[in-house]
Amino acid sequence: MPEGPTAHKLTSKEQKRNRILQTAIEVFADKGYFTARMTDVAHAAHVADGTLYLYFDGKEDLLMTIFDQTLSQFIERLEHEMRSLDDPVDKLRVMVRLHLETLGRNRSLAHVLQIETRHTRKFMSQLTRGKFGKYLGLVRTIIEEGQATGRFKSSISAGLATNVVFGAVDEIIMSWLLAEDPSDLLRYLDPLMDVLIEGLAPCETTPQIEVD
Amino acid sequence: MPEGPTAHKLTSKEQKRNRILQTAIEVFADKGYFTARMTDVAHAAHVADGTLYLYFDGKEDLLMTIFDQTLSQFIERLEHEMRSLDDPVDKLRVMVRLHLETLGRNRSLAHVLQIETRHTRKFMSQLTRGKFGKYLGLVRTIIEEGQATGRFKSSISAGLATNVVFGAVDEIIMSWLLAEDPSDLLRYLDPLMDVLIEGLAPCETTPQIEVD
Amino acid sequence: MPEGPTAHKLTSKEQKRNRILQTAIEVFADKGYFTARMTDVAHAAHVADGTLYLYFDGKEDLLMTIFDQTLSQFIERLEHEMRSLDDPVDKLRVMVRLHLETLGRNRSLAHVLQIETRHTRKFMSQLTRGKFGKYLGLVRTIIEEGQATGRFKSSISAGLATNVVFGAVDEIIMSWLLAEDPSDLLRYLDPLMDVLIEGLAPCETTPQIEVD
Amino acid sequence: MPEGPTAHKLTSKEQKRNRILQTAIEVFADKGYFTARMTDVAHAAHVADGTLYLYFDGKEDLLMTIFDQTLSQFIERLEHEMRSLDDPVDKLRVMVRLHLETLGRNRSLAHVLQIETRHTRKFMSQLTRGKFGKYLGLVRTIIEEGQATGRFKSSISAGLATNVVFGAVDEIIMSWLLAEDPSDLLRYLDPLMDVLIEGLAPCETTPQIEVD
DNA sequence: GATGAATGAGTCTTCATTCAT
DNA sequence: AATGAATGAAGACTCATTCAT
Repeated sequence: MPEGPTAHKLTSKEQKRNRILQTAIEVFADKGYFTARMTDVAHAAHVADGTLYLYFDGKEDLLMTIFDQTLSQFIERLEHEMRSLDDPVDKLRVMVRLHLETLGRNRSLAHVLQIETRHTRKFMSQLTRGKFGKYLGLVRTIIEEGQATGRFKSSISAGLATNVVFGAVDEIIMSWLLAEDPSDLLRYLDPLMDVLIEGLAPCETTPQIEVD
Repeated sequence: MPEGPTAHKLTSKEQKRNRILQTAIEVFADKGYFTARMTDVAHAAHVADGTLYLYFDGKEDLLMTIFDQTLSQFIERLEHEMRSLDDPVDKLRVMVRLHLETLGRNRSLAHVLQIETRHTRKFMSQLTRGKFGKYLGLVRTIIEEGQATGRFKSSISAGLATNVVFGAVDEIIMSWLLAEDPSDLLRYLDPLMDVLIEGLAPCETTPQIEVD
Repeated sequence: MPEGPTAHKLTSKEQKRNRILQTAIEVFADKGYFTARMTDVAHAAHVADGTLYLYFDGKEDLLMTIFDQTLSQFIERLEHEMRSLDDPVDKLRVMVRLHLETLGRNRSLAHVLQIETRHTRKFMSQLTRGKFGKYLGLVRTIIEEGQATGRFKSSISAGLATNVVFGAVDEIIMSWLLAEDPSDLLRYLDPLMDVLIEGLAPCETTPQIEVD
Repeated sequence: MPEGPTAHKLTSKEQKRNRILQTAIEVFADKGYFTARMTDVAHAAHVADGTLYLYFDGKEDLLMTIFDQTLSQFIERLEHEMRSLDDPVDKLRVMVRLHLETLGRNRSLAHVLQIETRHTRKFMSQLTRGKFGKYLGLVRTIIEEGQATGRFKSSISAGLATNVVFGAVDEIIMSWLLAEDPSDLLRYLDPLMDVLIEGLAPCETTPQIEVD
């Protein structure tokens, strides 16, 4: 009965912790982090108010854990899936697909991440910003690889390209969240990649600038 | 120094209102809307707490006014500048330039808009979402024009293209805000437009898909 | 140009003071003393907020003046009208008539007096309670006179009888105030006096009806 | 010592609620509803400010509960005691006795009811006015019964008679409250009833209502 | 005298957190 | 471990009063 920290059977304690966390995601998504009350989370999770503090250090820890855990898992999976790939274009595609997939699968999580991410990015200390920065760093690395190998144009800075890529994905998700239509987020993958690849493509072959 | 089309002699009352509003922008930018206290705004504006309520209906009104006023002026100016232009590419460039310019000029305003915009987009009903939606609608219209005239590819939906454009601009600003380097935001205009134009360009001439 | 304190031509200042006072009566009647704001009074009187303080010492003074002035005038008039009367029954009748008349003529005044009187009776210092006590003292005196001359029964204390008389009048006014029907308050004079006189009349042995 | 018809073992929660309520009665009695602060109530009840809100919806709810609960219990008890009586005079006597008894037993309650009742009667819509109106309706019913059976004169309206009865009782309590002498309120029962009965009695000489 | 913008002390209420059971 | 009643610090907002114009 393997019960180590990476064991697949979750202890009942871990299960409860996860249940609370998922509930918090839903409540935060519904009301917004600041507006939501700890009592709301406790009620929704069918536990007493005090119980939350047996599993988390407080409201902020709840939010931070959501960020941290989600990003950690995401990055871990991302690195795993990219390991077998060489082409930066392929890597970028995997990255975008995983991003859309992860949030497309859990709309509440997407809400929390999209809405509260900016507060967090700006105000929270390094932990989460670090995790988030790590993700952006991965995007940037791919871009730089692409630029080094000639798959992406070098006329723009890698940082800018990173912003374009991340911003585009981010806004597509935002738009998807605000729409009533809960259509599959992945349907945007191909056309989005099309635009991004074209936008980042080196331009020698195509003298596109002579737009009269 | 010719002032804008709406230049007036501001009454002393209007001046004070504007001073409070600008102070609120700075305080909200510094602490975040939810964390900032009305007392902070009052202190920073060198007025008594109660005075705030002579000019605004409350904390929320303060935030909403920031959004509403900024977006209104922005849209007005945007429509004014675009009136003389025909080419969708030119229009898009003006739009992006104005966006970068407006926020690049007032870093605190940029903070508030970037950080609090999402709460607002999601939770506030029509007023701001309406104004914001109007801006996004303008972007979309330009895209559609470009698609109709063959300047932009029609293989992707106008909505998606809108998201890519807005998301890219938005994230560049976000990145600029979080950087210590307060370099000129407008320096990103040309390379950004380069990527966007390429990304949205119709693809007939360039068989770009054969990425083996 | 006689301008002494008892002059009949009111100075413009006195007129304004009275106008404010009457307005305050109406506002207090409408909203209740505690709920009404000084600003409400000022607006209704078409003067600036600060102007109120040129004529009165503050909110409480406004209320106290309403009580004091009304009661003073009432008592003065009462004493004047009673001067020519001998029979305690007649005096009582005049007293009740004057009470109903005074409040029946100014419904707002009646509201304020009825509603706020108790707070005032209990909490305010001697001035008003004194004035009010003086009125009750007059009622009591009449009762005692009546008891001394055999017109009223002596089997109950004068204090109790005073309470019965005042309480009856008071509640009739209260009931009149809360009714939608603004019928003439004086219509209750005769039947009320009938009950009171019978109730206070000396008992068995005395065929009390042959009042000359 | 048999308790009332509604005697229960009170839960500790109900006990605390009652303790807070009784404390509120005392504080409101002492300072007046508008002047009293919630903090005063909390301190006096030896609980934290926030605790008040675990048992009541707010300040107004506290006052309303005082009214509602007191009147409900009073009316219930009144109806219970009157059930075995036939003679309107007896009923009236029970009613007056119960009224004097109830308030005579809890001077603070009497204060609150006497002082704040009028604000409430005028401003609060149905709840309290309804309960209060029900009590007045009971008085009126007794009067009407008495008039129908010839025990009371029919020359005055039942409404007027109700006012006289209620007003007299009410004012006696008021007078008792303002006196330093905390003598037994019930001592006034007999002489008061004497006056009321006489005042309401049909005139002997004129058997105007030949009710069988 | 009149104004009304400004003041800031005061109050109700909320809610994250604690701890006795 | 779990509970949930209790806590009390904190904050948005009000409004009687003042005073510079």
